[in-house]
Amino acid sequence: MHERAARLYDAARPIGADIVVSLPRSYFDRPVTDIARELIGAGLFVAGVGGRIVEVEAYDATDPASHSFRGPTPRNAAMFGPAGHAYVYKIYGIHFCLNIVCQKGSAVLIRALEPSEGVGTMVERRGLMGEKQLCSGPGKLAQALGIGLGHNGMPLDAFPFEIRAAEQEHAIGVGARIGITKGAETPWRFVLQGSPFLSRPLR
DNA sequence: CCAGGGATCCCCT
DNA sequence: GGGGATCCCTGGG
Repeated sequence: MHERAARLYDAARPIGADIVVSLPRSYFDRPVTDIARELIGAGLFVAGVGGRIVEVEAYDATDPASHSFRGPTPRNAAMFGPAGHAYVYKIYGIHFCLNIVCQKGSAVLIRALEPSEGVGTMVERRGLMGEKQLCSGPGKLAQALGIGLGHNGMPLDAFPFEIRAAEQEHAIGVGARIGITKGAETPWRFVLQGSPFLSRPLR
């Protein structure tokens, strides 16, 4: 487990109690690329449905690819709100994407999960079998977890959300982000090295 | 590869 | 205030 996460857990857990707690929202009020790295291997659950995060991307207000680049608007307001909350937006008219707000104007886009809890529910929502395709992309993941615009701005350390810090050591792959034109060279995509649950291989 | 899908926001009247 | 390019995508060829 990352050192900072471990300290927060210890502070939140009564001595002797074996309770798993969600990372507190204050955890996310730090530089977005640090958090993006630390989120690889972290557990993400919505009403108990979810699994390990295996792919994320970082965005901040200095970044021409970011929704926050040109300042606050009604759509991106959550990115300028408190850290540790959700920024959910609709893309291409059909899909939703889930981001974790970090320092003001920055967020981590959650792009892929390794499903572990509530797989049956995910299969139902996605209308297909095959664990590798349930959450292998931001729109797929949002659909599998039941994420919609109603989740925009919600705190991530309270129901229905739960985020647990990664517990194991693992190799992290770094590369260019996917599907953008501006800022395309910025290496702010982070993946769990070798995971079969990525949206696309690293490049 | 490429069509579908609709909101958003730039930039010009 | 409005036209139109753009968009952090997906699924099916």
